[in-house]
Amino acid sequence: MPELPEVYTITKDLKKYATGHVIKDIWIEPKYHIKSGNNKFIKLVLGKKILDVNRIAKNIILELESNIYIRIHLGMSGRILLRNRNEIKDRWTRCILLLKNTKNSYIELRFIDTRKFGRIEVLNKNNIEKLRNKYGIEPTGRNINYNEIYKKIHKKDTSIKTVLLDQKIIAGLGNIYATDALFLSGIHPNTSAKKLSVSEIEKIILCAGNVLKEAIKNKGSTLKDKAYVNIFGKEGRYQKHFKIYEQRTCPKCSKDTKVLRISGRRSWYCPHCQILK
DNA sequence: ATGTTTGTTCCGAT
DNA sequence: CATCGGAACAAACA
Repeated sequence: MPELPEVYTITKDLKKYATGHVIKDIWIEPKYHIKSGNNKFIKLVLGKKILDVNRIAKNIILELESNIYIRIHLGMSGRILLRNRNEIKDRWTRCILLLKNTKNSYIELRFIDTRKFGRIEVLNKNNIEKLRNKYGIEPTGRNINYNEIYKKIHKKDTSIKTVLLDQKIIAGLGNIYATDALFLSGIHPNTSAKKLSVSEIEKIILCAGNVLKEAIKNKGSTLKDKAYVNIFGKEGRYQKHFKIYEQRTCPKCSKDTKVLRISGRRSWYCPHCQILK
């Protein structure tokens, strides 16, 4: 579920609504395993104030006092919800941080994860630097050096669709936005990465940036399973703007689309507008 | 019962 | 040793 636009939306809202709160209590679902170890997590996090909330690729980073950071990755089915204390417990809640603000009122930050592909852990400043260095460029960023990206991609003996999902090369895209980006650039998802020119790669990354920006404006995508919602439970709207993802007909030429399976992921394309070279 | 799913990491093959 | 592809992770839903 959560790709860059969804994580961006959650991060921005948490920055506004969770910053300044103190973590007064921590509940962890029995038998649930926090990556750092549950006891270590509680020891380092309990009683600390949230100073800021930022994003690294698809990770949400809560910056606490004393150079302590909480990393949350939502995986496929993770959610973060801000709830009042008296609200009924959400199904599949794995961890709750009880937050108190300066006016002494309490809210709960609930980490919910149906499939348990998500991760929550505590990190220090050094870990954060390492995490940052793991990821490639973001397509919405400024001053992208397309020659540098070309050099990396040109060596890859795989499809461009697979490359776009590789966070070490380009950060933030997942299956939905990679699929739509390739459609907008007119490139077949199975195109060998080696065959792409610098200008084609530039085009793909620009299209990816545009798709991500449009998705951010629309607060992400909520699919049929309703897995993604924002921290107040509200759905995104980009699913109403899908270009080719889950579309039966091409929005450019109206011909029937096709679906491939690449790296185990569904990949829609238009056989007329995206010719395999 | 079977096949499907927005992400990432690990392992075996090459 | 580096790279690639697929399995695994886990649980709900159709």
